[in-house]
Amino acid sequence: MTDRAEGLAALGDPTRRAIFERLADRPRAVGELAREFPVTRPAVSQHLKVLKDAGLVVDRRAGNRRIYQLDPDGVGALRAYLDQFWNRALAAFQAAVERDPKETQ
Amino acid sequence: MTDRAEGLAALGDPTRRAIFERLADRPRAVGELAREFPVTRPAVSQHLKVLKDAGLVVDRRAGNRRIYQLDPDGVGALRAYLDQFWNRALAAFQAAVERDPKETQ
DNA sequence: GTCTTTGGTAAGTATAAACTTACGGTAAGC
DNA sequence: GCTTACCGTAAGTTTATACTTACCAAAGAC
Repeated sequence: MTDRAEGLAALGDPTRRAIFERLADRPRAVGELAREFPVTRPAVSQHLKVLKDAGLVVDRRAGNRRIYQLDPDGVGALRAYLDQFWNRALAAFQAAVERDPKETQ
Repeated sequence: MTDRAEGLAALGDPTRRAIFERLADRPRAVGELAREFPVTRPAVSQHLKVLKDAGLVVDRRAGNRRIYQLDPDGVGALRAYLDQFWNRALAAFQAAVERDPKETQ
C-alpha cells in the first residue's frame, strides 16, 4: 500500500508527469525525450530514474540507446490504490446522506 | 486533464497522503487530525488547504469545529485520469508483444 | 584503432515547499 | 460581559528537490 503510493510522489512533479504522458503515446529513448522538453538530458535521466524506482516505467537496451516505456503493472497498482479510497469515500459519503441529508450540503 | 493531475501533486507529499488516508476512514476535525500526527495544527491546516484546492476533500462547519472528508468526485477524477494512461499503456504494451515478443523481455 | 553518439552519475546551486511560532477571528461555556 | 477551545493565515526558517555543468562508460560508424 505504501509502496504503491510511491508512484503518486513520482507523478507529483509537472515535468515528470509530462514525461510520463509522452511515454504513454509510445516508447521513447532518453535523448528523444530530452529534445521535447526545455530541460537538459541529465535532468530527464534523473526523472526517468524516479519513475523507474516507482515502478511506473521500464527500460531496455536497444543498441546504443535506452528505450523507456510505461509499465502497465505499476500504473495498474496506482489505479488500485485510488480505487480503494474512491470506494471508501463514496460509501462514507452516501452513508452520511442517508443519515442526515443536510450534513452533506 | 491538467487540473485533474493537480491531485497527484497534492498526494505526492507523505504527510498529506497520510491525512488523506485518515479521512478515508471517517470525516474528522482539524484538531483531531493534528493530534494523530507529529506535525503542528497549522501544518495540518495548510495540508488540508492543498487537498481542498485539489478537489480531493470538502469541508463544512460544525459549530466550533470544521469537519473535513474525502470528495468522491475529486478522487474519481484522479481515477479517470490514471485509467486513461493505464489503457494506453496496456494497448501499447500488448501491441509490442504481438509485434516482437523478444522486445518486451 | 579513432571519432561520434548515447546516456548514467557526481557535485554544486537555486528554487520550492514543508514546517514552525505568532497572531487574529469566531463559536461555545460560564 | 470574560474565558476557553478551535481554526485559518502571515512571516520566517529549514529542508528537500529539480536543475545545471562536468565527467566517464558503452556501443556504433568509419
